[in-house]
Amino acid sequence: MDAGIRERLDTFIQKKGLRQTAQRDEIVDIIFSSDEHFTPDELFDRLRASRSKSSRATVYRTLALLVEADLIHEIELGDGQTTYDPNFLDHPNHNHLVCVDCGKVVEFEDNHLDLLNDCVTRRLGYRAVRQSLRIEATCERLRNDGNCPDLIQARIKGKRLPNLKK
Amino acid sequence: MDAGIRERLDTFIQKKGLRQTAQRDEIVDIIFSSDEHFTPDELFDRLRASRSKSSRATVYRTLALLVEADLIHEIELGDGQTTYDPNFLDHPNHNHLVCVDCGKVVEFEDNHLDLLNDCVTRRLGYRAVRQSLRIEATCERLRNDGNCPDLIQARIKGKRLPNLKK
DNA sequence: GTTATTGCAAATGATTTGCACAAGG
DNA sequence: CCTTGTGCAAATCATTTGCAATAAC
Repeated sequence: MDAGIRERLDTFIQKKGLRQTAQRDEIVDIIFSSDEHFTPDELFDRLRASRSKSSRATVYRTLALLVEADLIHEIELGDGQTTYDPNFLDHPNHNHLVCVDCGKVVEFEDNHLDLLNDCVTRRLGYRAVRQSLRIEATCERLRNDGNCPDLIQARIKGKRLPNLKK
Repeated sequence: MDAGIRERLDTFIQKKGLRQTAQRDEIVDIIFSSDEHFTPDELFDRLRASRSKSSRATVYRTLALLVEADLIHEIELGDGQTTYDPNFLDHPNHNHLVCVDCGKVVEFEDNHLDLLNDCVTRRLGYRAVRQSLRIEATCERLRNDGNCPDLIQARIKGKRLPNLKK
């Protein structure tokens, strides 16, 4: 985990007159021990799996806090629940491609894209604050080879596939 | 309302062995009598305001049907509920800019953007099925003039402003 | 000590669903 | 008729919240 994260959080907490707690520390530890997206529920499970016993309510409250501190972002993957993305610190302008075959989420960046978005926005008389591009796509490998390693992995892991609403 | 809509729906309904009902007709009429986005609840209210008395359950079921028939799209505007967009028939590739000041939603299209998205997607080994770009932006007019007609309108109409979660 | 934080359980809000009845083809 | 569609009310699911107990600072 990037050392700067703890620091940013501490600064934010101090500025707001809030308090450092064991629960918040544990939650931040778990979140940034990986670069995976997660739902509140998945995070809650990960916490139980380790020694932490924060309640669901605390998980939700802490997530709101981390969003406000800009340490994580909410993203919409198209299923019913909010997904959180811890990778915006390292890649502030990344976008998401969701494979409709297996649900795999690919993060990508493109400067041309950012530039073009900004042009379009200005032309409309606005100034962009944030953008989120989600591309739903099919896997070429699956089309060509009739199979795709990610699909197999997804089935094994029992991942929630897109557009299936659980 | 575009005459083609009814036709498309009829074709879809026939192909699926479903039935034409008064409720479905009324719902489609109301939706396509305007190009405005709507939530299920707003649609329900519009229906009550006219002579139709479809139940909420029927509204939800019909919306799912219309999405499946590709007559409307679900879009995410950042508040807690699903918003539906009836304008994809006329503008299949349009995107949304949401003003963070007043909540106004501007639809726009850009061929360069579509082309670039497609390039990026192919480079990643996928084929795009659909994309949704949402840009959150501030109004230049508000910044420069200290005011913006849309903001005033939004306040009068009591629109749900973005990120306020109701 | 004072004030923020937590956990619990109850509340909320959007959406879905089971079922008996109504209605399309 | 036979099957799909509807309305109702209850169920579900994610998320939020009131409150009393707990823990920062």
